[in-house]
Amino acid sequence: MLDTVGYDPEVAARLFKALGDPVRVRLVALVRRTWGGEACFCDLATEFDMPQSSLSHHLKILVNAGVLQRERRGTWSWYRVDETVLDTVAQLLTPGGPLREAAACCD
Amino acid sequence: MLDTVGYDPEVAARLFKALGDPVRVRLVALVRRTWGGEACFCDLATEFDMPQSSLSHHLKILVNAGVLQRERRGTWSWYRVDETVLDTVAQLLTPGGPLREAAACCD
DNA sequence: GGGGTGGATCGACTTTTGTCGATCCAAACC
DNA sequence: GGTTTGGATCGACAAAAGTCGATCCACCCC
Repeated sequence: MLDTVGYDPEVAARLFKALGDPVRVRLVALVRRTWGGEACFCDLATEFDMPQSSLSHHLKILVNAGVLQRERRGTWSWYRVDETVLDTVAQLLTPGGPLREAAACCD
Repeated sequence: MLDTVGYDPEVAARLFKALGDPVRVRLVALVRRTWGGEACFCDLATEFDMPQSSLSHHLKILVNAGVLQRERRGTWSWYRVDETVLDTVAQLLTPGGPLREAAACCD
């Protein structure tokens, strides 16, 4: 159940900020659409024309924000989307959610 | 109808970035919950412990991103939320939306 | 016209991001 | 053990954002 009171502007802003870069938006979309819902770094790297360190940096930001989860399996790093966190963000913006709440009083 | 193809990571990132600040998250929530769905600068200013110029700066960012609309009525500036833009952001994150699309193939 | 007031804009500064080469680490193989 | 390979981390720099006082502008009232 959505708790319309329990939202922290700081937390919400952190999530939005993590998504506030074109590269990271593409990363989330790519990971989400990969078979099994997870993608390894090596596959993602082929989609971006930027050095490996930059990509790793963006992934770290998404992981720190909780949007992505990283798992090392053997030599490779695999990423998957944390659906619950995206749900949280979506709910913030859903009509009736914290950011879309109806006026306290109305005409 | 949602066009799952017609989303531009640049545009999406711009919207997320605009919301990627605690002050701006609070601003959107405040404006949205005000009587009639609009609030004047003077009222918003009382809610934030920061100089007027800083607040005006944040509002400008939200207006430029299309999240808020500004209207001058007489001496005061009034702000209201552009619901369609928030809907756009929400749809990006809705399961099935561009960022939540199902895998191209699955098990 | 002149003075007040609400608020946008400017300018200088500080802090935070993004970019990218270089380095480091861990697992896999020889 | 040494070498290779996938990626994370570091460090330095450039670009962008946030902060805030000062200024400017538009509207209202006298």
